Amino acid sequence: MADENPQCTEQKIKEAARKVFMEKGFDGTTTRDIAEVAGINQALTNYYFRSKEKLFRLIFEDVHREFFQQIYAIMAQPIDLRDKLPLLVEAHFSLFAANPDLPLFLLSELRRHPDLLTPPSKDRPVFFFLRQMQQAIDEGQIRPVPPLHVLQLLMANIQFLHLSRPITMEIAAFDQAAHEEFTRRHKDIVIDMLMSYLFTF
Amino acid sequence: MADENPQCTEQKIKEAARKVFMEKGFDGTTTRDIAEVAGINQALTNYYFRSKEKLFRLIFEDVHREFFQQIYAIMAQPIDLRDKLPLLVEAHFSLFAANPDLPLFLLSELRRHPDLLTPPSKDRPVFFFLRQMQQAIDEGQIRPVPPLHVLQLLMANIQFLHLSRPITMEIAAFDQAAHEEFTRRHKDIVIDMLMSYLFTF
DNA sequence: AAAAAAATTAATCACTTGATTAAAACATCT
DNA sequence: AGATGTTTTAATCAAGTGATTAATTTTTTT
Repeated sequence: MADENPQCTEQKIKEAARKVFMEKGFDGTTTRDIAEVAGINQALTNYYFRSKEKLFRLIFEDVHREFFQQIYAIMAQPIDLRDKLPLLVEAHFSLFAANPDLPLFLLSELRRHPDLLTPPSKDRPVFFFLRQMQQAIDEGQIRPVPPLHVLQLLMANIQFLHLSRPITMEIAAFDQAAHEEFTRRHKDIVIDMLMSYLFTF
Repeated sequence: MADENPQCTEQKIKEAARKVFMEKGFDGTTTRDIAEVAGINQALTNYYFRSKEKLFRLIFEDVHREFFQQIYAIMAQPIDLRDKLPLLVEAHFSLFAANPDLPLFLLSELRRHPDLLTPPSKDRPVFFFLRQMQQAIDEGQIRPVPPLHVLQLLMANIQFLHLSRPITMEIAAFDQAAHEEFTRRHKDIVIDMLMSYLFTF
């Protein structure tokens, strides 16, 4: 039961590092924490990854890619906005259901280390998506809200639910299951609100 | 120019601590950082506040109170929802304009140290606000969206703009001023969307 | 099986951390 | 001025940090 996945050491370290980094952040994590979770000697983190920072950057890029790749895949699809927007919301929610601390991890580490951002954010799918919205506006299909603001509305309503989970659970006295139910219900409300606002005017 | 505010040492430390903690978080901050910003000897942080953790809790409670007090004051007012909701959004936006990293600071530190939450969150104004919304639903004044979900929508659209500022600035190639303009514009859109969705159905 | 290479370990290094201490500087009071 | 208490400082401590090393074990190659 200890090592259910008899993978190679390098992979064990990466998985442990991902877990610990996402939980405690870069500053709150020690290489000894990671070694303990991975069940290996502390020196091995340096043996395989040179330094704590190199390991962190690797993990961060993985997580970052994993996050944006799914979203970008949908953004880039040549389908109608009326279908695409709900798809985007659904995709985010299922992604976050599997990785609840992903948003807070990305946002706080990006703030601490802004240089982590540059390479992946130059990707084009966002801009394709923004252009598609501008076109829909020009054609009178959706309400004339500048695309960047629509993107902001989208992301806010998708991500904040997970960011504020600790507070919501406290205020509403939710347990894990109750919050998951709350999340499912909220997803439909978000879709309903966004679609109503954009397509009915 | 060095010490423009010739206040007492204790206050200088508190202000420096607040600045550094909000910027780097608890784990990323050293007492020497704080001492340097405050322009005092490192030993004084312990002389006045016993320990780094005690100082942090003090700062956190200050910030936390400052945040909720303004919001709660509005939530508790006996005015119509049609006026209250825009008021809440406006208040948040002006609060965050003055303290841009407040939301991320609160959310990330709360996640790392969940015990920071308990005392202040038991406050009643939220529940008063939630009851008021339930009543408005019963009277058919607003769309029947469970109040807790409305609260979530409200907070999401208010706070996320600030949480995602680094990413937005990068994607949109905004400078400081451009993002402030974006923020002002977004505030109106958020009010418009929420009011449309809740009051038109 | 022997030799060579790779992986793993325990021990340790240099440094930073929060915290403490003892002495010095400063202020207050008689 | 002199005594007393408070504030500030430099020096230091023990613990924890990322990283390195040299020895050991394991694996691979010959």
